[in-house]
Amino acid sequence: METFQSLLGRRLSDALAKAGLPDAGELTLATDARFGDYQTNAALILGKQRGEKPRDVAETILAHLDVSDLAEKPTVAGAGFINFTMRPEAVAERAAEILADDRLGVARSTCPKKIVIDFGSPNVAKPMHVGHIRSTVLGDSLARIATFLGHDVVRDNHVGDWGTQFGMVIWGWKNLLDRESLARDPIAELVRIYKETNERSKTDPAVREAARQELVKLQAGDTENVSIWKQSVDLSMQEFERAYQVLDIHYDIQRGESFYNDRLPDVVERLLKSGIAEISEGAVVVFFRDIPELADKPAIIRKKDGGFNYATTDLATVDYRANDLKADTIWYVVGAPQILHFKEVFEIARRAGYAADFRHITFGSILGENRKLMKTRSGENVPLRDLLDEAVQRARTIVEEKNPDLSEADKIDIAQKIGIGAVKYYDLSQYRMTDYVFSWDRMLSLQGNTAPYLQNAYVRIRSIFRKADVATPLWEVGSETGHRPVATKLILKEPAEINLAKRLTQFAEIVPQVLNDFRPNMLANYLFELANSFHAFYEACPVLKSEEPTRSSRLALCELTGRVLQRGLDLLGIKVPEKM
RNA sequence: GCGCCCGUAGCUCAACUGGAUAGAGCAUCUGACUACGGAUCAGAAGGUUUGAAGUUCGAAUCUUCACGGGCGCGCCA
Repeated sequence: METFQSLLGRRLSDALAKAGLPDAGELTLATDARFGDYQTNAALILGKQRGEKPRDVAETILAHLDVSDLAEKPTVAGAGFINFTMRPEAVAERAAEILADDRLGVARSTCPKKIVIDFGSPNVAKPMHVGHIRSTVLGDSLARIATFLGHDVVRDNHVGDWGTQFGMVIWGWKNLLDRESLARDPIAELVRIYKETNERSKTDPAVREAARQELVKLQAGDTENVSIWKQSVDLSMQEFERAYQVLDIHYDIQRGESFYNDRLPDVVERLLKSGIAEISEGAVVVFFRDIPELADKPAIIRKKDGGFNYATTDLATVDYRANDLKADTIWYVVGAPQILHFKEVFEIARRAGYAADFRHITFGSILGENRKLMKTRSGENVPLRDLLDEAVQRARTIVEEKNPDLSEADKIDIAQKIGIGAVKYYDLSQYRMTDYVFSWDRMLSLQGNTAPYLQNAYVRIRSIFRKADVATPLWEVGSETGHRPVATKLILKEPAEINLAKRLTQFAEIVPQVLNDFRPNMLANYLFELANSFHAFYEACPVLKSEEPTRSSRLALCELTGRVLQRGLDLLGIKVPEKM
């Protein structure tokens, strides 16, 4: 099974060879429906290379090109584009193939890789907040897509569970802790004592020094301090777990910074020995004298007091992922402010001989309505927990209003799927580099490119099947999706159904593209267009009321649309309800 | 001062490696309800892609310079 894009691409290559021309240009989805379904700019490129008129080259290519089994006669248009419009019969055949395929036509990667994805990375004793949404949701989606494409993915939560903040946490624990509050809401109490200690240390040098001493004792393995540290880590992790459960996020491993603690001295020793690092002003430092933009920005890997910092930890992490986990490639889904840091870490790793492919996948910020970084009224980060609660709450209100007769259990389930889906989709449907303005009204809107709109398309489909005559010979009741086709032959006549079927065949072309530049928003845009095509089909083409064999054919289209929507949303980490 | 990212319709956002007349949604205006869920669909209007110059068959996309916004620049992560 092969996508149209791939099939046509090969036919084009054959034609170029027959015409005695080199392979050139590319064959892509048409930029506009009025140009057909696919287009190639091969003639433009070749025309330029050979100093001939592109349109003449296009005619030469057409003379050697045979796609009559797939498409209408290709046409030359514009400056020399060759346009292809798929024949409805070919589309019907391809759609039927996809319907019979669990992977919906999506091919596995021809070169599967071991990929470690570092995303989320909350800090212990600090609450997860809006700032964690993008990394978590984006990383999770990329992991889902890479897994689906056949890569061997390790999802790693690089928890910030070690570092100078623990001096404060421990001092606060010993001097400020309220046991009752800790039992009631552990993370809130941890945050309280951390913040208060931090405040005090700013004004009171004695507190500052005491906290530093607690840190030294922790690092020296002091029993009491290690115990307090461990308790705070456990309590925080439990809190994170709750958020991950709500968000449906799963990690394969959670190697916090503390995991690498023992390995730090070695990292520095090796880099010193190999001459990559040197001593400067009492610290161990790596210079990048040959890279202009980094020439005056050395990386410190051991402070002059002998302590290590996060560059050291990240280098130990590189070693673990490359050597222990055998990663071919490592994706860091971490905010843009750390670009410089990772550039340096990757460069040091490269010099040290690590061959893995390192990628820093950055993203923009989430802004409030005032176009500044999203904060609460008092200027704090918005806690993730509050935000997710509100999402579900708001979804519940909408469900209550639109469909009050649903059972309580259904309402809870639906509000969860819509609310969380809306937050995730709003994030993923936008290009990751741009900052975006957070808006409840927009993300929960039933219209436009939103999760509820897509979920509604799915619900409409499910509704059709609830009403469909299950005894129809072409269908049987399946366990998972309710109804599965046992035999199908699609008949595509109406423009709306041809258009929908074409859209369905494109799923397999879009999904792999997402990983080119880590852009799940391309998949989101596709799903939106698919839902749109489905709604148009739904308006124009009666399904249950139509005569056989059209009825079965349209049911098959519905089934396939439902499955693509469900799978596509699943790749974004979003669930679909049966009703809403 | 140096570096990175961003600037697209009134608003919120698309446009994969440079492709054809820059697309959606909201808001505005017109239509379609005996509805397989109207939580929808069909249509209109809305643009000097911040500005200027350059590269070429062709630029929102690449280069340079401005302007505007955000974020980084040895011992916090």
